Amino acid sequence: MPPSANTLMIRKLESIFPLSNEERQALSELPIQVMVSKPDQDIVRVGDRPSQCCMLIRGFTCVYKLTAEGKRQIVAFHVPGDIPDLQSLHLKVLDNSVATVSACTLGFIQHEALHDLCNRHPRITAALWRETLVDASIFREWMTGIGRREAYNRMAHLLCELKVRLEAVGLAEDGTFDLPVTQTELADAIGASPVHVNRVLQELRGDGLIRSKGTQVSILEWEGLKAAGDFDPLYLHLRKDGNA
Amino acid sequence: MPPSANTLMIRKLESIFPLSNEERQALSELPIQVMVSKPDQDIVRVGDRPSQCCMLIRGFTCVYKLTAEGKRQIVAFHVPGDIPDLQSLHLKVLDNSVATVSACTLGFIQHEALHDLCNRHPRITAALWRETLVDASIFREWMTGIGRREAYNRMAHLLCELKVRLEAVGLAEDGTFDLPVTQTELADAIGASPVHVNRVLQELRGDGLIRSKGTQVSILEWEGLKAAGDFDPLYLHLRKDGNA
DNA sequence: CGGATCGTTGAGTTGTATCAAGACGGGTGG
DNA sequence: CCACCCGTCTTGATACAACTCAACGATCCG
Repeated sequence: MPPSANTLMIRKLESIFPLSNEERQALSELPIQVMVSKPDQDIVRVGDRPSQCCMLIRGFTCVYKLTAEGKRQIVAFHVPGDIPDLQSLHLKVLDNSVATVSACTLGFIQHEALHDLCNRHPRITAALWRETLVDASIFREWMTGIGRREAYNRMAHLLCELKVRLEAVGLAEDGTFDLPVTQTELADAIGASPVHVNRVLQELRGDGLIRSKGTQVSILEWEGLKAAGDFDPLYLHLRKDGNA
Repeated sequence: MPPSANTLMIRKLESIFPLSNEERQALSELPIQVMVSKPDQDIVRVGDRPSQCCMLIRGFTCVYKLTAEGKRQIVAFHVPGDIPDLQSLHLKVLDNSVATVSACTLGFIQHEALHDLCNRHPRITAALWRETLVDASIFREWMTGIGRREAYNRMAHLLCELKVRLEAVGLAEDGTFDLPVTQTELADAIGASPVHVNRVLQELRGDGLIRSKGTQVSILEWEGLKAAGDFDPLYLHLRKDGNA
């Protein structure tokens, strides 16, 4: 039985911020409207002025931007518990689009309800602020990879990150997780061409670092993949790592 | 006569968020310790746990990350009024380093004083949160450029961004501003080699888009440079653009 | 007037893109 | 239950953006 939307949100916030019972209670009473969505659907688009935030409950979503030439850059993937457009709480006009990658379950929360919650619980404000800061930290790390690492290493890094983030919400075990993401989407995320992603994945498999069967990915050599990806989880700012 | 540190902070926050008289008053009383720094000095480093934030008052600073191979990616430049490590207010361990690019004047503000200010003025919390969200938005835009635009266009984009941001704090006029940044640093920012940056700058000059003399840069054809850089200022979320 | 830093230029190399075509595989309809 | 089809994955060949290396020129400064 999957956790409720509210439980998921609490669990996610607690992975980066300690909550009191009172705060957990307040969060559990937050009204969340649950919907399901097909793959490859825009949830919000550049220029939108949403009056609600969207929490991912099941599946994968991404944030992307398009260039004038029509090229797409995926700047973030989300795992269940993430709030892809939390920024819209304070930036009225969206500067990016959010789309489903796989089939998804989504939970919508009115801005008004969140503002109200923040006013009554300043520490929840801090927790949400912190969540947006972790997002920003991930942007910095991805930018460093795209600018200064080669495609092979970026791919390794992305797999490391997904493994750790999915583990944090209980969706990866023994280095195995479901990744319903096409190679074209991976390419848009690491700033490479789909063809090159294909070759890089073959290299990673050939080097014995990963294995994949359908959408299932297994990390065979965690230390090796971390080394290949130059991966240090510090930037994820997870509580369990003690770098709150 | 340059503005005081507090005045600068107020002016900067107001460029993205409206403040009341009372809030301006509170900000003007914030204790800020002013210091000067030479170029190329680290202000804070990866792994630090600072107890204060640093506001840039005069000069240029940058945020950078290093890869295992020793390559550097600059993920952000700052202009006076920016607070490069505002994130440290909620992320205890820094995941990046901040360094001066030119000679700088810096203002240090204790976390305690900021937390106190935020507790007394929830709207200042919102303003500062918003500031970190704009930073994140700039990261997304840079990532899109590095991943999906060519070096020529990235360079044009960076110059557009700096022009707009410097204008917002009164440091650019008629498309002319001081840019005390070496080509090597520009290269680290757009994810290119110094040699290539040199060539791309020559191209921009040859195309009649910019001119430079020493550290002074002049934009000769604003519309042309915007087009070359695929630049849309929406992502800077400036109030004057009406996309608060 | 050295000496250091930064900018410029040329030549050769490489990572990665693009193009094109074929193989696979999971759904759908006959 | 098979045949087909569409999206995805895979492979090979070619092209190009950008890197590296190396040297030289320009500036600034003590």
